[in-house]
Amino acid sequence: METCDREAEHHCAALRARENMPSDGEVERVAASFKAISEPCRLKILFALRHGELCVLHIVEAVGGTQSAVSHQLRLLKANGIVKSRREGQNILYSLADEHVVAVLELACAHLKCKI
Amino acid sequence: METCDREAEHHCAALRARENMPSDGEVERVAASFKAISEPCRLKILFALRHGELCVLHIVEAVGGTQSAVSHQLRLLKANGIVKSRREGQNILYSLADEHVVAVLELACAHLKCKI
DNA sequence: TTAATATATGAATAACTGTTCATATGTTAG
DNA sequence: CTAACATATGAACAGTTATTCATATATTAA
Repeated sequence: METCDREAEHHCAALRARENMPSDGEVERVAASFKAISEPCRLKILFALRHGELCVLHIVEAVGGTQSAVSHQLRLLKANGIVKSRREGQNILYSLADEHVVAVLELACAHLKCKI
Repeated sequence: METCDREAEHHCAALRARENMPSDGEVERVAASFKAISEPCRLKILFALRHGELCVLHIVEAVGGTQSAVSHQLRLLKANGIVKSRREGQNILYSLADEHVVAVLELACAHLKCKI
């Protein structure tokens, strides 16, 4: 009977989904990473850093806003492993943490283009 | 003189960053997409849908929470083009909208694994 | 048509988050 | 050491968002 078959099939999918669900901790860490890159100001910072490392003042120039706001956002990005930083004299140079970040940014843009 | 050279180089990077910055509208749409997948509950829904389309009740089983809360989240995911849906009788079956979503999920997991 | 099931939604509250302002820390030059 | 510069941070306010509750819509069965 068709209804039963599909019901069984769907229920099986639901079971698989529940069994393969990552742990709450993993889900929360992934969510935190996405949340970190989900605010326009922070996203602009990442787009700016695509072209190489920048000090805070140059990031402020590139994305607009106050030094304080950008600095707060940079801290959040760093805490979530999205950017890394190194000191050079008085300046602290920020850059994208790894190639995953670059890839995700490009995928997001591709996704956007598709929707147009 | 080293300081001047580096300063020029950095300033050049800042200029490039500003020139290649996507428009505010684009940045906001990308940010909205990431925001859509940045809450643990919604992320769980996406992980559940990796295994195929599911009706709302099965999604509720897979991710926990109330039917109402899940339904609200599904609406948000759909409004941002992260999932799509089709009706089949009484049920509405949800699935991931496109391969970009799948790819981003996998990248996020890879990023997470690297940090351990 | 009526009852039952599946899904969606409006309103309200509670929790969260971004920005601002003032100030602190750390580095270099004099 | 002191002044100047670059960056970071704590607290508070404003805006945003997730959840809950009650209810509405839509489909199917009888």
